Amino acid sequence: MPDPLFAPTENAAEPDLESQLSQARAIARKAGKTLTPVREYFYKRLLCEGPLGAYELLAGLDGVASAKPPTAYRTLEFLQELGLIRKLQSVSKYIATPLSAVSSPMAFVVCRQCGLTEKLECDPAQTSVFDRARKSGFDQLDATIEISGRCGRDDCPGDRLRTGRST
Amino acid sequence: MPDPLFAPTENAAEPDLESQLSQARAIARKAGKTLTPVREYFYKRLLCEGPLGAYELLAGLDGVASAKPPTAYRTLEFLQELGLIRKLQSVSKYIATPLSAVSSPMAFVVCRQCGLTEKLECDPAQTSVFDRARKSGFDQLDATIEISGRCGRDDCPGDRLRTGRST
DNA sequence: TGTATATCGTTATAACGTAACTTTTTTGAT
DNA sequence: ATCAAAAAAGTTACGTTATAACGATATACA
Ligand SMILES: [Zn+2]
Ligand SMILES: [Zn+2]
Ligand SMILES: [Zn+2]
Ligand SMILES: [Zn+2]
Repeated sequence: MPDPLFAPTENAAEPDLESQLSQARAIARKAGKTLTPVREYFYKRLLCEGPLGAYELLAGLDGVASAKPPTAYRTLEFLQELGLIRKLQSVSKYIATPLSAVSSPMAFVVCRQCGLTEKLECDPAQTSVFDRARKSGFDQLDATIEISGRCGRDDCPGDRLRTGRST
Repeated sequence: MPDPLFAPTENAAEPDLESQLSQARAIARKAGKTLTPVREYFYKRLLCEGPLGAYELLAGLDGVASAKPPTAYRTLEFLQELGLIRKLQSVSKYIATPLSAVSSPMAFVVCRQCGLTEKLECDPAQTSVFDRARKSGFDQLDATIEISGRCGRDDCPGDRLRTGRST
């Protein structure tokens, strides 16, 4: 039984922001939709700042927009439907999808201490959970694969013991 | 690169409730803890009724206990720490772990229409996401693997079209 | 008996998410 | 240009999920 193959994303040079944005606009246009200013703002922040919560994104709209929850959740739903972002269910945060993976499953590794998140692309043809699900009669499958753990970095707040930074 | 192997759980005769309970008590005892009445009540309901939310569980305590959120979340945390239950992050519900899997990763397939949930045991030694996470320096790994989809059953509310039950 | 630890009670509030309805903007045909 | 339809955004009001913080009891066991 063959299985998921995971490959790290964006480990080398991170793609240019403007290029990502214009590709995202193209994806939206292809779906008959448009990237309005708020949508673009959310997407940009998720591209640049990593996992953020709905209210964190909203807070950045001070004045720019009405800054109320439905705006945030509508925007996030829109971006999710295009595959441009995903929700990290285990931490209720949202994260930008690498453009190479907008239409394939992904996995995430999340540090439970500091939130550091690693993105992994996942080969759908080799992911046996999917096979199992289909064998059980399920279709329209959508994966949530999140590994939480402790990143081993020296500056991870959970690692105080290792670095000797007092109690 | 080898990968996860998923096997369905409890497809044959479901184990006896009393036997599950006494095994659970033994697991608690081994950890220097005890299954108090509320803990046992939550565990029983999750064994018998499938995925339930914290407030659903709480509601069943009418009179029996103080029935306030911290009681529920403390109880759920306790049972999770023993591995007796898990949280379905994608639906914010809790589900009993088969005793054969208290200390190994699991995957779940959840119908987004009717909530039908299938449990899958997962061989940790063959789960490549774990390998990837470790290679990145993560440890103390904990998996959230949830596939959401549409179960194909005739009585699934999302399947009205297939069964011709009006609009 | 006393001290530590485990467990439970209670109040209050934070964090996350949605329903339902209105208004504005955009689009595209006449 | 004008108007109708569709898309997007605004607004109010809630619902649901989860935690902080502190106090009271109970239990274990030296
Ligand atoms: Zn930026
Ligand atoms: Zn960390
Ligand atoms: Zn029962
Ligand atoms: Zn279903």
